[in-house]
Amino acid sequence: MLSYIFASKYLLNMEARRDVFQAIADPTRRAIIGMIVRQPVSVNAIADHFDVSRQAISLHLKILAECGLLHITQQGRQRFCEVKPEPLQEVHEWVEQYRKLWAGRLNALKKFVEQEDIFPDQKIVSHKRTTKKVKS
Amino acid sequence: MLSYIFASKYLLNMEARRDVFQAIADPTRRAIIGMIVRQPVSVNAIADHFDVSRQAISLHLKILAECGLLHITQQGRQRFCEVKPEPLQEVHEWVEQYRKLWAGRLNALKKFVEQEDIFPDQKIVSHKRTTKKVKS
DNA sequence: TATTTGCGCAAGCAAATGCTTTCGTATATA
DNA sequence: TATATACGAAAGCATTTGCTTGCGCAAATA
Repeated sequence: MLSYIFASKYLLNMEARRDVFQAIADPTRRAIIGMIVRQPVSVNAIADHFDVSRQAISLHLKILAECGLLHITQQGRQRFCEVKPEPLQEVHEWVEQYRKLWAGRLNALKKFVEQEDIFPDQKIVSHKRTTKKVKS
Repeated sequence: MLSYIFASKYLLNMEARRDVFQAIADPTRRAIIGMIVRQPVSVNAIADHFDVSRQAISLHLKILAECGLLHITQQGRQRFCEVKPEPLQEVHEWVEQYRKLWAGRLNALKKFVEQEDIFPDQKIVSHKRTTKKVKS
């Protein structure tokens, strides 16, 4: 049922012509999302918060819109941008795969630290022979 | 306590010279992580799974290692790559900010759909009046 | 010891990215 | 109606990205 809604939403008003991972890779775009998450904000208002030109921001907005993270509503001569966080679901799911992995490791570490008060060697156990710690 | 451990781990063996968001932006790199998550895999073994050259994969591995997502252990003439998912914590936290947002919206939508059996208009209601708020 | 294997490094290149400046156009305001 | 404002489109440019090929070197193997 939920997946049905998701699929429909994707087909409905999200074009997802662009990878959401790639969209959020840029720190400026992440900052934009953080900035407008509370309420829709006009393009100029967004651009005022950044050092780059309005056109540069406009392009970032276009990219965000293209992957469905942003919805733009025209109102007179202004365009208001609103966050649509649903595409982040994909990122969430991908990260979540590895979450238990690092959570488990952290717990083990935590226990160790609390017991021994030093940091354990993070050695790989499956091939403990020549652990020649690669360095650049 | 936990944050202390995290900070220490970062300082300990993660150089984080590269943005993790940027590292996982590339689909090949995400595939690499998915591939080696179970056990350490040698560089050639990884490269065999992809269409691109070994050198291209090698570069991807370097990028992943540079942001701490990968740990490389030399063993004779082989290098085994192991996933270190901890840097994904940052991604998780960033996405999680918006999770309730979309979860709430989804629930509302779900309710609406089950009730009315059509899709609601996703119009913005909060700025029907030139909301020129954010100052420069 | 001679050869093969695993792999990094460097150069070269095409495409993508991120930015700027200039322009055009539609909407608001005087 | 004349001007100012909000904004996208397009062009130009530097940098980054992702890939390839060619090379060298150390470890394994014959």
